[in-house]
Amino acid sequence: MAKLYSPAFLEPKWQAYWQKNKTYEVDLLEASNPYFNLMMFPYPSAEGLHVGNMYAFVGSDIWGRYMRMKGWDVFQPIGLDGFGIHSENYALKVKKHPLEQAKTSEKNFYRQLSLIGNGFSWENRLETYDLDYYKWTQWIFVKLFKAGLAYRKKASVNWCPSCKTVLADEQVIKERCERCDSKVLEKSLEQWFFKITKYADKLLENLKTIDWSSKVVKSQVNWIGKSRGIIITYPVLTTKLVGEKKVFNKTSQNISCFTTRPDTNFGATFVVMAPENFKLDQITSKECKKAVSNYRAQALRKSKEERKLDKQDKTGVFTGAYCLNHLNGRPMPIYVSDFVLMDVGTGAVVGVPGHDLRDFQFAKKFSLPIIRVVVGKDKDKSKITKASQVQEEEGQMINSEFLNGMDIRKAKDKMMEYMVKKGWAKRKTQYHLRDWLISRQRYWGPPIPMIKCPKCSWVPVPEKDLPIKLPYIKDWRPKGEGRGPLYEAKDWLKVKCPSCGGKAQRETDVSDTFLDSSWYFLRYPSVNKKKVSWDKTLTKKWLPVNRYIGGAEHSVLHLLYSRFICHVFKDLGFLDFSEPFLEFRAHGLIIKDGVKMSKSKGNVVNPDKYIKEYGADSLRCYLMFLGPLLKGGDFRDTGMKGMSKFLGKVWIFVNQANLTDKESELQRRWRHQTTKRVESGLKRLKYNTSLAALMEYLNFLSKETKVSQLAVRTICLLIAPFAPHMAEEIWHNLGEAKSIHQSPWPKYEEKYLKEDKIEVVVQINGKVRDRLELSQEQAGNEEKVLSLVKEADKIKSYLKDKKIKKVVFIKGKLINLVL
RNA sequence: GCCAAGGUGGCGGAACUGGCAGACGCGCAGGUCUCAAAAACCUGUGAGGAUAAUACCUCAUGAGGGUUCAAUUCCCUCCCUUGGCACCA
Repeated sequence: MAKLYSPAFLEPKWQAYWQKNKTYEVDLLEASNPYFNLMMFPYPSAEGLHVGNMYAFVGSDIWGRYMRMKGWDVFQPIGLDGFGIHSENYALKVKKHPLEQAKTSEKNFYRQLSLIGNGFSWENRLETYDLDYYKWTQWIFVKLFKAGLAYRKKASVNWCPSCKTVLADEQVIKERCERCDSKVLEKSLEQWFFKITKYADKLLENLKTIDWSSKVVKSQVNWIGKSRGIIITYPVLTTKLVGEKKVFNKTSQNISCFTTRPDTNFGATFVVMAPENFKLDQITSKECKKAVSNYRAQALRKSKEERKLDKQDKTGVFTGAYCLNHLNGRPMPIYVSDFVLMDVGTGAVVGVPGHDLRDFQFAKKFSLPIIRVVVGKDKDKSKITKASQVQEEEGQMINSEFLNGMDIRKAKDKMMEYMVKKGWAKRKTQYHLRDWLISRQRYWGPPIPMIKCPKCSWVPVPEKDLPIKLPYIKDWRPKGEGRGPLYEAKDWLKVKCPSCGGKAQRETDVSDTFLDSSWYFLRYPSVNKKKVSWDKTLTKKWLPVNRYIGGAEHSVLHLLYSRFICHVFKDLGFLDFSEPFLEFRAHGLIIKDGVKMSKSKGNVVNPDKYIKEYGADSLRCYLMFLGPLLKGGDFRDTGMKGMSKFLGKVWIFVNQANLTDKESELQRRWRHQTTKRVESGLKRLKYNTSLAALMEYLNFLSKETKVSQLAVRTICLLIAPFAPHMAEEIWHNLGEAKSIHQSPWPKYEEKYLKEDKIEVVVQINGKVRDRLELSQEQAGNEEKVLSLVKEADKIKSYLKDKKIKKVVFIKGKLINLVL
């Protein structure tokens, strides 16, 4: 008698079996058919994994299991991104030292990761806080420094007052800290940066060569933000009143403005400088000095955010100076205004109020002239007096001499060429991307391996002295003076300068967490190699990653940084590829009651409870049945039962089936069709459709009195990626000795997919009016079908008194009569 | 404002290349079993009309238009939802 389906009993049993038999371990050196299936390793920053994490891991695992059964040597490692702010903040919250908390979290996360039944290559797991790992994170820093790609600079940076550290631009989400959601402040500090901007163009261009979810590609394109334009240099003019008349005189001063729209330059009527622009001192006239310095002081006191608040209402003051528009000899007044940002372009813009909304608002406020130089679709040639008339997008040039009549795109090229030739401007490509701010004034991360020597300035720690072990300090909490807590480790701090041997001091900041995760996939195959960051042979064999599945929230964080690191190491000769992930798929989010799961909302679903009640297999299948993997879904308790019922049915069916050696044609067709459908769902990451096909197959088989051996075996194999424990159990119950997960995926053949009777749809004017059951042969013959249709009772009445104007015939599918 | 993804029954979703819209599941209703309930199983289930009838007809994939013999699918305009970016010159 068959046993009851009891996941609580059989899931731990098979997990232990897999572990013992190394079912999911690959021989990294010998594997002949390598496939690196990567999923984003979690950061152990909370009580444990939630259902959303599990969704992502299972989604990737199913793909890995399928590929393994297809004959690939699948390498599917896992690890913990345990260094960094997120884990440290959690340690702060639970009031434990991060070193201790890491051990607790590690245990719990690995426990949960085992529970979900993923086929991980556990022997290659890694933790970013492991000394053997961060030794190489530090090594990467040193390499970048030596290559001139790591440098210090004083800049206005993002400061999180709650995390008490600086953040990279990418870690500021809507002006808030990516970790703790606090409002980010601006601070002027000297910090370590990575020169990612040097790679801006390559990072952009290469996006065309990789197969990634389009939304991720798009957000990287936007983030890199390439724009082509020119920097126009305008000579500064001084004025003198001679009687009633203003007389302009050229000075040796210049003002440079970056613009992407030089075509509109005949319409330029003023120039505006950012309050931070140091050139203001040089050009401001005596009479205006006071007003300008007052305005600057006031503007600089405002935060970035406050400046943005006045979007509509532009403020500013006149500097008393003018500059010359070469094109028409027009003197343009120079203003200072806080809508111009110092870190965009040149910190000064040329105002074309007719064709830029911001310029228009400014011109209105200060009653500056507005010239129309573009006529848009609406053919409006009148004077521009309203914001709605400001044409920014498209149109033809007017009032622009040699550009008149041209399309703006053509005019842009022409003008660029002209101005460059005249020596008034230089071509310039601009990027939105900024250098990656890498220092963090925190404890829980790899100490930046740099030494400050009073004589030699900054010297990298010699590679032979790596790693710099993170010292244990009692009071590890962030202090907030713009200096990391490692400053308290006085003994550790003191060091000899590697260059001159004199007294020197270690850097007290640690590196950004995203540096830890920007190369972990390179380490996975080489985890057990102590002497190198990544082993040449293994790397050649396993990288780049074949398929990466993860969250889209890392579009411009982890996914950009990882690309950058690989680009750099390709150039340094340590890698022979620059793109780490050939394929990337962004999975959807699991939401709850229509909103994102988050602790603050209290709607986080813990998988443990469901695993306990229904088993990991049921939860896996339920999550996947919710919808396509790339779409995500809304977690509801109600569906769980249905899935557990289905697995129970499979269990009973396989264990109690009335087996036969022979297979009917009908059963054979179902078997082949189901295999095809399940496989198609897998390939398209629409596991929901694979499961639906399996349900239909089971419904069909359940009604058969005798079932072929092949059918039973097939259903086990097909369900194996989704419900790995149960599949393993029923597989062994069938007398198999080898793990089902190392057994070959069933094949289907096109010739067995065809039905002998085909239903041909009969349409009249495109509407279905009848269906005919025909043989293969008949259904492929237009004349035969037409004659049968004409005789069909249902159709006859439609044909009465009418002529057939046209017949559309699709072989074996459909006939449409147009009357 | 810009960019991206999406909008299909009561709900999650299916329809792969333009060819039967609603597979599969949840929920709901009725039934079988039971003293009863739960579980399990069976049947039905887009809306409306019509019928003795499970025959049949009409309408339906966010809205409107177009291309086509035929549109959830392709094109145009608009609306809404979600996510990303944003005074980027």
